[in-house]
Amino acid sequence: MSEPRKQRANGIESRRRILDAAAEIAAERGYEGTGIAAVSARCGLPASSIYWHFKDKDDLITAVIERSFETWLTAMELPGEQGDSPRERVVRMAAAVARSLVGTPDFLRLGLMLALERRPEEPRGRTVFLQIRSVARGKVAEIAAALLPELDDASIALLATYAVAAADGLFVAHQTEGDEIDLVRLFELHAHLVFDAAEHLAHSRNGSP
Amino acid sequence: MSEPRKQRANGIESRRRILDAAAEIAAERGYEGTGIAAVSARCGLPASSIYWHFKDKDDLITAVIERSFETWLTAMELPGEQGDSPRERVVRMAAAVARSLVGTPDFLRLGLMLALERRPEEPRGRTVFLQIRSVARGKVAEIAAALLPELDDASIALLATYAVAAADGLFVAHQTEGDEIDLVRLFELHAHLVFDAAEHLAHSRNGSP
DNA sequence: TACATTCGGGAGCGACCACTACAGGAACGA
DNA sequence: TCGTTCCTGTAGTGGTCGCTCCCGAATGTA
Repeated sequence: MSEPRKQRANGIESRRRILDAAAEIAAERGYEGTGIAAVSARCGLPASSIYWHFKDKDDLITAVIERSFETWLTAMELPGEQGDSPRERVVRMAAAVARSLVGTPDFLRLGLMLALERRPEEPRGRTVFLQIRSVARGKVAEIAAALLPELDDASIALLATYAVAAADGLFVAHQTEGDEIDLVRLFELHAHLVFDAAEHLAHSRNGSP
Repeated sequence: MSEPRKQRANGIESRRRILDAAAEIAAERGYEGTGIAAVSARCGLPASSIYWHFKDKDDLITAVIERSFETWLTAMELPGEQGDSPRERVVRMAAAVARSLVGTPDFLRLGLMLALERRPEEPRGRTVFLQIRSVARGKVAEIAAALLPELDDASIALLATYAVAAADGLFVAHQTEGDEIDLVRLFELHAHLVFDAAEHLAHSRNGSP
């Protein structure tokens, strides 16, 4: 009663191994391409163990998305708010995000693959990713509003949408084209461009670019 | 002998119907999600007809990619080179590309889905898409070099990479988020930002942003 | 000891997968 | 009237899919 349900050591370890294997395969092949047999072979556990830990394939993929997101979040260390200019702060944040994406790309990789698919019965992992993504866009909008307080809401929303969408595109290019693309440099350039646009929008009063 | 091999009317028509059905399904579900049975059901022709027209599934998907690209190219009408300023010309080109992508998104949709996947034996359609894409980036670089002749090659390459990658991201956002995202407006904003960056790079001599 | 819970292991379920063998109808040229 | 080519329709093939059943060993609790 008083004990907080002592965990079986092998249990959580096995769950981690399953998630590791599934994350690798799913980030390579997408939803349909992730076979239970392949996950089982890579993690060394039989299919029945996978189905003991997870209700079905959809549940497994959803867990992969959620854990990949947490892994990515903890790996990403946003810079402290030293007394730089707002522009330098934004650029350093962009660089930090880029570095974390290079190191732990699984979350965004799998998420974008799921996001692009449109099957009749949508996987739960897709909706989870889209929710996380919209939260992230809200954060970007908050930062933009804090740094450029004279911007109206419509401009903020437009800038935030552009900022995260274009960042996704840069990430996709880095994933497909290979490592000769310097993602950190592209993200820094991206941050500069968005900041320029924000200043431009802030100085001219109407919303058109 | 003299006759150029008279085509059977039903043949090319069936091939078109198969490609139409496969394009719809592939743009929704990706490579693995595109089942021959599903294509057969949607186009009303038996699987054996599909395999008469196409060697295997990989051949079918490749044909879908190639035809979708041609369809998109013909649907995209680039504006004439009236006496506008270079900036206005670039913005109008971006808007035209955005409009064509809204109308015929299948090519880029399926292409990006294939591009994100990394299976051991890579589908031919993926390499075809990546080739087309690199050609497109070369075209963008040409235009940039023509409009801003004082830019060095490294800056041109960086700008072209950023321009097409970010455009892909905007397209993905439009596809996932739905039609409440104004892709044409985002592309116009994108064109302005890239043009600003190009002018900035052209005026300062060193390559750092 | 007695019993319940937690997992790993193997075997196998029906459904679906990409793909094929084969027969035959329709349109040609001879 | 043949034979040939083009294409469709039927009826499968072996293999893989997601998923389940059942057993047993290990680890609890009483």
